[in-house]
Amino acid sequence: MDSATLQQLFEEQDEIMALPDEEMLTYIQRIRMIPRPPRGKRWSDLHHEEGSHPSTAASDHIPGQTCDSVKEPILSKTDIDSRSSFNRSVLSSSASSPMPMASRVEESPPAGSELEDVSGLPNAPIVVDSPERALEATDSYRPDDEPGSPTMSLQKPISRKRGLSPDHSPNQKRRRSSDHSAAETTEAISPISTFPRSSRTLGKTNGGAVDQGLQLQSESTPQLPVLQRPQIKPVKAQPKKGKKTKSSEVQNDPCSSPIEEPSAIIPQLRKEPLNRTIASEPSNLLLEVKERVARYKASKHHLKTVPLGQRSTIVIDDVQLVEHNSIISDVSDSDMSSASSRASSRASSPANSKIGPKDKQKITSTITEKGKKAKNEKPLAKHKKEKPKSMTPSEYAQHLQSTAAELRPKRRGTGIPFLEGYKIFYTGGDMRIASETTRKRMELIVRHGGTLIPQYDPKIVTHIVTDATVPPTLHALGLKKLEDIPDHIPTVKWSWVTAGISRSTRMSKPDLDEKLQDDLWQHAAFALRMEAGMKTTKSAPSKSRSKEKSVVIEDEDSHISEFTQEPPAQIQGGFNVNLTHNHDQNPAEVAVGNLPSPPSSPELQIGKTASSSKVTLGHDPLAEFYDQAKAERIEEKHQFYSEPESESDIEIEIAAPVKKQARGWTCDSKEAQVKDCPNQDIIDKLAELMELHKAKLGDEDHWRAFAYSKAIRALRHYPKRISTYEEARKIKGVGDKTARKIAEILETGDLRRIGYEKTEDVQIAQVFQGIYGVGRSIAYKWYSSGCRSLEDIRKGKGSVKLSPPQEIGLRFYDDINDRMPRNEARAIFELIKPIALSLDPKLSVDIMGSYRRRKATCGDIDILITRSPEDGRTHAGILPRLLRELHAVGILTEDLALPEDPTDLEAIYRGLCRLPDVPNSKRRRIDFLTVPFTSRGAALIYYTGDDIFNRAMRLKANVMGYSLNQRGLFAGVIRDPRDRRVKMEAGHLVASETEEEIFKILGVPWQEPHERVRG
DNA sequence: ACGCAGAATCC
DNA sequence: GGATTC
DNA sequence: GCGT
Ligand SMILES: O=c1ccn([C@H]2C[C@H](O)[C@@H](COP(=O)(O)OP(=O)(O)OP(=O)(O)O)O2)c(=O)[nH]1
Ligand SMILES: [Mg+2]
Repeated sequence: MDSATLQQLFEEQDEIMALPDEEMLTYIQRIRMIPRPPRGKRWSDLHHEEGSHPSTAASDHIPGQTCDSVKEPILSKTDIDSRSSFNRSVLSSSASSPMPMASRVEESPPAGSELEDVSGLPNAPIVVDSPERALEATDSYRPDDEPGSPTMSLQKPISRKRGLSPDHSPNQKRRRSSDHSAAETTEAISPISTFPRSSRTLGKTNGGAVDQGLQLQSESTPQLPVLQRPQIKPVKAQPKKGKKTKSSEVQNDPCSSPIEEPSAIIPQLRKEPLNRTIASEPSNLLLEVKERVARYKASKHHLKTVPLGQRSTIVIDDVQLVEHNSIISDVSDSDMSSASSRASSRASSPANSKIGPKDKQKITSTITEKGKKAKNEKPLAKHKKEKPKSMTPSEYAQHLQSTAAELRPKRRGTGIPFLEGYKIFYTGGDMRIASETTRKRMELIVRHGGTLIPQYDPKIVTHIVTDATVPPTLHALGLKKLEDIPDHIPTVKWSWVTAGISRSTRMSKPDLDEKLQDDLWQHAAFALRMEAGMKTTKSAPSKSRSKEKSVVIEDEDSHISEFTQEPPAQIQGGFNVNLTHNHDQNPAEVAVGNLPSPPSSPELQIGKTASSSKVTLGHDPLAEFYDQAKAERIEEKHQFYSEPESESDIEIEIAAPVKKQARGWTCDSKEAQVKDCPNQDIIDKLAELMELHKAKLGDEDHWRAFAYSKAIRALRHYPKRISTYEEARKIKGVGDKTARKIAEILETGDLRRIGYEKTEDVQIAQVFQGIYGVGRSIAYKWYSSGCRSLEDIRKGKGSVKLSPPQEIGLRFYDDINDRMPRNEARAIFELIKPIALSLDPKLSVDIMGSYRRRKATCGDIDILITRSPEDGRTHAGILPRLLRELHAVGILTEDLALPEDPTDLEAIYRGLCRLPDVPNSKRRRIDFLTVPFTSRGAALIYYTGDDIFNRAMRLKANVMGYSLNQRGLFAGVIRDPRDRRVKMEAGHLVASETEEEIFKILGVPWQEPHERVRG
């Protein structure tokens, strides 16, 4: 490419820069000459959603136009023009944007060096801050110094080498027509490009009629009077079908919204960043970006600019950069120093649990402090009706049997499959829906080698295990009377199994079999069945034991007793309307205990101190209460710790000495960092157990882990060494079970339950779950497919299939499970921000997440983008453009998830990135979130976290009758009692523009980002 | 006996 | 609509 | 698993 060509490109570039976003896209597309088949699920989806939209006036666009343009590898000038005009007309025009671009810089950069940049990206396009620092950072904490990085030690295949070397090209399944070097890094394998999106769609509505679909889409595009467009997304009215409505932020300016014709652009947008074929001139964009950024910076900072491509050409005042274009006021954070470069030490990755055939290390320890952040429990959001819950015992038995493989690992640490050969029919008396107890027991049976028979059949079943009384048992068996049970089938109580389990760890199979036989009579379920099975095998131990049901205490025996202690079962699946707190249009009317009343219940102001420096908006009577409670708690820290439990605010004043830490909301009081916890050993054990539960499938385990996390959090702040069960029991979040465990740890220094839960399958599942995109379900699926190591998965053992994101997750397993020093996050962000601003100087670009909370290490980089619509323009469609540019300069390397509708003001992106100019820099996770300007406050809260804080705040909002999400605080939201996921009433917005107002309304004392740490 | 945050994207 | 992630 |  000669300089003349470059020159031309630059000129065009300048022109382009003044174009509306849509046109810019076309431009970019042309530049990249990417032939994109117009396919993609989105289309059809959009088609539907838009199509169903009422106000579809649409239309004066040229049918097929977009489609063509999409298909065309290269658009002709006319295409562009027509398209532009088309867009404009439909878009009610968008005053083009005269970016404050500096005058055109004509100097053509040294093509040569630039190209080099492209291939290897040796030079930093921009030198921000001191790259050295970033480098140091990256290097220092790199591979070795991580005690916990053993991650992959045993899984060679995926060792870090692979993820690191920029030139490895092992599993290049991902296309990438273009070749090596240049394309290599730049191109960023974008698995997504091959995503099923296309196929999905194809298979769908669109079938082959892509064009048609497209057209329809276009035609049906909502021509909403801009002014009525909701600024804030109503939040998918319905999770399922309901599609979200666009949140065009048009209010302020009808003319600027570039979104009028979403359908027309979406296809390209969608794929845009995912080019699969960067093909020709990968350097173009790179050059453009650099150039543009340079100009932007120059214009912004009046800095001199040297030819790009040379070493550090541009020096930026990063501080300024950060402080500008930020919607955050407190940008000063500075505590960078603490971000020692060797921070990333303990990644919390599940990988910490090596499953060495031999030494199974504990995965727990990692939870201690920092490492924990990244994966706090991830409660599957909605699980109301999880599979098991809605299954009948029979169905569950069947389910278990079909997945027996995963439950019955060949080599399990505990015991032997003593039930091998036993064909068991189990009933707990719950016939409609399998209770947790039933499910757990069934699982145990299978786990220990037993075969569960879903339907009673005397010809198959060898043993009947029941804990129910006669009637339900008979019902389950489908019999009329006990006598109908053949004599050769022993009918025993569950305790027979648990007895066997406890013995299985210390006896051989033969001995056990005998013992089990002996046990039969002892555990006979019913007097009448006492002799069953005796004769056949053993000479009846004599019926001497008269007939009284064997009073076997099934609970107390064995460490797994917990299971047996659960109440029998919950049946019914009816819909009991949850009357608890009525959702009223006015949250204020919800009377909830001593809640910080919602906006309109001033009467609650009673018992609180007059203090309160902060005047709460409407009232928020209890703000002070919380402040006080907080203070109180802090104080009592010195004195004694006390307990929770409710009490009205009034009491607080009265019952002064009693530090009933007013069962405050987790989000209300800052938690001091606890360095040396006197109960650390206990915490470690519980945390280990929690991790195990977290990795297992099934909701019970999930919520159990959730409960442990709360108990652990409480323990962490408990000031003194716990010495008794009673003492533990008093701590909030610590119930009977946990207290008993604590007692056990206290006495024996160990927790047997851990050994019991820590089976090979769980440990392996933990490793698998370290792969991005792999959760417990898939992990177990793979386990049952025979996979035991990451290598197995990579090889596709058991014909396991990886989704594109998972493939990336596997490839960069170590990198992704590592945390970067805050320094590095900053370095990357500072490379990104200028590029974003070069696209639109008015953007607000902020780094959120753990970085904003000033954490020393960051699991990923979270970037929030928004833009004030005051000048009539919005940031709609900016994300795809930014992504493309970041890909071009080698910052973004892989995509994991793309925005559903890139033209929306609200968009989400997930991918991997790296410092392009640092050799062998690690891949880092990066997320982008764009939001309508008006929801910035709520978005800030959300994206700043931490996750526990968010959940706590949302829970509080909920109890107060509100609903809080990333778009705002709403009142009047009503959810379907039968499935909380479904909203029956969208509710109305109460606040969303500033963090402060939301805190205030919810009565949550203001807390700086770094104070919002709960995890 | 029931909730435990709420939503986006992938498949 | 489930699974996964933020 | 815990709290209500
Ligand atoms: O389940 C979640 C996970 C995250 N978030 C919010 C809070 C969090 O701060 C932000 C960014 O998520 P991320 O996973 O990046 O967490 P982080 O707080 O930034 O920690 P890390 O350093 O691991 O990235 O999104 C939630 O609300 N719920
Ligand atoms: Mg983060």
